[in-house]
Amino acid sequence: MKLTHTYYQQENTVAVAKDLLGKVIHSHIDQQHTSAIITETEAYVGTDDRACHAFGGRRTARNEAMYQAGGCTYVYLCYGMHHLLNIVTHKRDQPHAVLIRAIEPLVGVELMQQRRGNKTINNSFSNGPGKVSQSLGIRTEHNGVNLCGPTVWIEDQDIQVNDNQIQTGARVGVEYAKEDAQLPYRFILNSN
DNA sequence: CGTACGATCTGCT
DNA sequence: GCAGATCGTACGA
Repeated sequence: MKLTHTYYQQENTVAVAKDLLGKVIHSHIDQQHTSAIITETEAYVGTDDRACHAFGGRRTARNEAMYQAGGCTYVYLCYGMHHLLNIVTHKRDQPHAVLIRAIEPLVGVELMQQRRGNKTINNSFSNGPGKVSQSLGIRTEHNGVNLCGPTVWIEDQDIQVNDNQIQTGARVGVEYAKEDAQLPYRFILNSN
């Protein structure tokens, strides 16, 4: 079943980031459907988190989606060439989000390969946030999309995840965030 | 208006 | 292991 606004509006974004492991993300973009298991996430927890784009209450055209009520996307361009996909959580005006860092393709594998430049499927096919968006066809035009709508959504497909399959660690690429860079807000689902 | 840089990926060494 | 790609955004002048 599709995850609901109630799910996304939970206030514990770190818990949601962990819980999203094993859920299935779907995209229906360019008249094509793809889906994939979420295997790595990171939590960004609002105005007190130095690694978060909304740190200190910063609110601009770019990060506006983070301030919406949980249940929409936050997509932005990074390093001038990569689209990064976030799931907005928590309530309106609480700018929290979960970055999807890795997925494992399920449906529409050929299309995902085409989008990724016909790379072969292996452990590094979609193990990075830029690759995730590219596989799913996510671009900046999908910023702010409602996750309860027909374009991008997440389903619980009863994939079982045990705690002992989950690795926790520090977030990647946020050295500038000082002490917040050490927080254990990154979750990885060990693949078999 | 100018400038510095980023929640990254790839290919070459 | 490392440099280059590449450009929108944030922020200061």
